[in-house]
Amino acid sequence: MSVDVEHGAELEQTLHEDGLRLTRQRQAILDVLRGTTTHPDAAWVYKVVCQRIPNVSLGTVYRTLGVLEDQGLVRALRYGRFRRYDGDVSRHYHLACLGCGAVYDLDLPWREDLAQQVEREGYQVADHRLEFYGYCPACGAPATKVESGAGAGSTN
Amino acid sequence: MSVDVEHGAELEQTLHEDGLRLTRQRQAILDVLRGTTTHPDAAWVYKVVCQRIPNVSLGTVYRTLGVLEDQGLVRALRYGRFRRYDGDVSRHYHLACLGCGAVYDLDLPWREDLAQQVEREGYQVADHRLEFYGYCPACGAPATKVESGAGAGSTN
DNA sequence: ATTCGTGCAAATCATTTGCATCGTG
DNA sequence: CACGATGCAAATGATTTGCACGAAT
Repeated sequence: MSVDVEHGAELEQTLHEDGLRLTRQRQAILDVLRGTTTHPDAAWVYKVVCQRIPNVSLGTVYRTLGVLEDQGLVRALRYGRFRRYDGDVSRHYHLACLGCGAVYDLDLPWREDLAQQVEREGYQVADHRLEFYGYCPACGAPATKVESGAGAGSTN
Repeated sequence: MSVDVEHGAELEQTLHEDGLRLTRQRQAILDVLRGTTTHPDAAWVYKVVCQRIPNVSLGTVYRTLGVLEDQGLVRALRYGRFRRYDGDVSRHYHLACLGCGAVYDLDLPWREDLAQQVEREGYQVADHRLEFYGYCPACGAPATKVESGAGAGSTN
C-alpha cells in the first residue's frame, strides 16, 4: 500500500550532499518504507519492490537500506538475527507481539531522562533502545499460561 | 578468573527436573559464565572452556548455552547478529560502550512501570529490554566529534 | 566520459543440526 | 543397559561483497 509517492526531491538532495546518486531503486525502496508502518525486513521490502522493478536484486535492497539508514532517512531495528526497517525516523519505542510477530509503534513519549540516570553512573550516553515484548490486542496473552513456550516471536 | 567453583549441586537439581543430565561441559560453561561480568559471546566461552576441557566443540557450547538459558540459569543478550551471555539472571540493564565494545551492568533499578504505561495502550507486556549505547569512563566520548564513525561497537 | 550503482553469484559468519559415538543415571 | 549429550562436520540463513556491466551527472 504505497508506491509512487514522490519523495524524490528530498531524497535526491540528501544523497547529493554525499555525492550519491538518485536511482529508481533507491526511490522505490524509500517509498516502500514510508508507505508502511509494519517495520518490514529486507526480504519483505525486496518482494514489494520487485512489483515496481521486476529484477532488483536482494543485494541492492540490502545496500540501499544501508545507504538510507546512513542518510538518516530510515531507521534500522535489530531483532535477534535480523533487521527490520522503520521509515519513521522520529524517536519512538516499539512493542513486538509474541503472538503474531508484528511490531507496533507505541505512544510512550521518548524518555531522555533514562539516559541522565545512567550518566550519573559515570557513562556518556549517546542513545538508548527500549523494546517491549508482549501481545497486541488482537493476539491477547495465551489462555492458560503453561510452562511451554507458546508465542511465535522471540524475546529478542 | 573462575573455574572450579562448584555450582554442581544447583545445576544438577535444575537439570534433573527436566530429565537432563549433569555433564562436565555444562558445569564448566556455567562456571565460566558465573565467573565473569564481561557478558561474553559463545566464542569467548568456548575458548575459556577449552582450557578445562581441551576438546569441547563449539556446537556443544552453543547447545549448552541454550540449555542453561532455558533453565533460567543464564540470560542471553542479543546484539545485532550475535549473542552475549550473562551469568547474572537478576533483572538489570546494560550499557554497551561504543569505544571498546564492552558491556557493563548498570545500577539503574528495574523499571516495571514502563510496561504499565504500554499496557494502558492496550497491549499485554511480558518483558522489556532497555539498552544504552555510549562510552564508559575509560573510553570517554570521541574528542572532537566529527562526521565520521569513530567507535568500534555498533548501536545495536 | 566518469563514477557510482546494480545484478548476480559467491562469500561470510554466527548459529544450528545430523549422525555415530560416548557417558551419565 | 538406555537414552541424553557430545564431537565433528556439514547445513542454515541473514547479510555482505567481488566483479563486470549499466546508468546518472
